[in-house]
Amino acid sequence: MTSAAERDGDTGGRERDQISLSTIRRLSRYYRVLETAAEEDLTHISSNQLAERNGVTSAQVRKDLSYFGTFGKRGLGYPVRELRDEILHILGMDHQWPVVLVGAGNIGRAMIDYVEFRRRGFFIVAAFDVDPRKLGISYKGVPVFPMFRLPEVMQTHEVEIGIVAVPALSAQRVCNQLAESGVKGILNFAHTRLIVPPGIRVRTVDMSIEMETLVYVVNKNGSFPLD
Amino acid sequence: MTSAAERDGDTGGRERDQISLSTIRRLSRYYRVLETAAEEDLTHISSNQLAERNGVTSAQVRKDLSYFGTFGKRGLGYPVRELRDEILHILGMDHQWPVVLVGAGNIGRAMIDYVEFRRRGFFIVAAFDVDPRKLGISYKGVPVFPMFRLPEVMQTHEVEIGIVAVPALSAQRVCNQLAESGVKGILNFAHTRLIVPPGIRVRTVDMSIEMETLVYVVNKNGSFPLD
DNA sequence: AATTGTGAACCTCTTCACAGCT
DNA sequence: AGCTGTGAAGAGGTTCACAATT
Repeated sequence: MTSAAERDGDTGGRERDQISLSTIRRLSRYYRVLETAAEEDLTHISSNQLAERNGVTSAQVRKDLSYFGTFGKRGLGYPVRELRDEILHILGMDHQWPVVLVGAGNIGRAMIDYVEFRRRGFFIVAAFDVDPRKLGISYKGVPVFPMFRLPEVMQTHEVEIGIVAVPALSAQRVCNQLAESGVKGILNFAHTRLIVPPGIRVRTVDMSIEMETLVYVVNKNGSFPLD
Repeated sequence: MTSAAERDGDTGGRERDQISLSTIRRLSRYYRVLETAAEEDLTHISSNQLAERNGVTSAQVRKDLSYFGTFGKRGLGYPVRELRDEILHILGMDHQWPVVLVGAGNIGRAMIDYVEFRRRGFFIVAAFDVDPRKLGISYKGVPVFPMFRLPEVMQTHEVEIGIVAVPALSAQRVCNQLAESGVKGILNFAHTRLIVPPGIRVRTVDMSIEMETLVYVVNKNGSFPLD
């Protein structure tokens, strides 16, 4: 367990004590703009352009990037392709990530269909479900297995990431099974807070909460930024 | 247009200048705990209990609630049912919200299937799609209409909230159509930043970003809280 | 004795502003 | 002249700690 004491060195960059979640999320968005810019054969891009297309300030862009190194040229801006690849590396998206999906319902299938996902280097090696009617058949090339095969499949494909797309009541059980099979990160769509052993990271996407915050701002004219 | 100048009065509470997005999201979570507590016939609950079940501090809970009024009794805690209803009111969830859904693909159908959604007072009055094969038939009681009927249906049902569950390339167009039909808030599942006229609020749920942040923390042992 | 409500301290993230390169 | 990189200032959100209340 290489604990969080890898401050400097590694990427050759001056990685800061603690990068914020917001910075990482923005990096992910900068990447998209850079992807487009690269397709348009733009060679350089300024923090300003990057900022405008993301609804943030240019200082924010420069600060975010500065946590990881110095990629720009003063007077010129940032080299598009280079920065794009750099961000890819920072995010850890410079290689493929095998993923298991638990729950072959609508959300599960939506994840399988999600082209952007595959394009980003995630590939779902298998789905798992308890519903016998879903087993055996494969959806868009993704086989659907019974739960008991989870540990085996995860080991074989060296899977570290799992998606939980089951009803709230089964979510914790599934989460435990993933944990036992050595998962490191879970994307949780269930309407529940998952309890996990230390070392495993969970990101919950809860559509009710998103809708409720939306309703709040619509209703009360709340004026904070939602994105 | 009742602008954001309704600081005090209204709920009889001392509504603060600006409530943060985080506070609203937490409120939404407190509500869930209170719902459960009410089912268990608990009459009072302390900020501590509320905090523990949400992974926050008790001071945070008290501060969050204090923005909207004083609901607790010192030495006793908060009255469960009363606080539950109060939060429901604050969030604007004390009545039903008709919603239109654009895109009857997997994510769209997942939203229709999402029981928690209906239970919270959102009901999808209709779905819209461009695929002729999907039109006419209804999914779980939700009719699927062609796009041109959007304005009419939104007017009839006085819909203020729309869900965008179409591919990235169509998202902005759909968003414009929603805007023209008088939408106030949009929940966007497309992998794009939507540009909207002022006054319309957009909440984007981008699964790629969620996965990428997850990968970052898994990969780099990032240690910030993900939830 | 227990627990709230809240000003003040603290911490974290964002923006400013400008020196330093190209 | 243009634009980055960054220390310092500013804003915003969280936690502390304690008086007030039941």
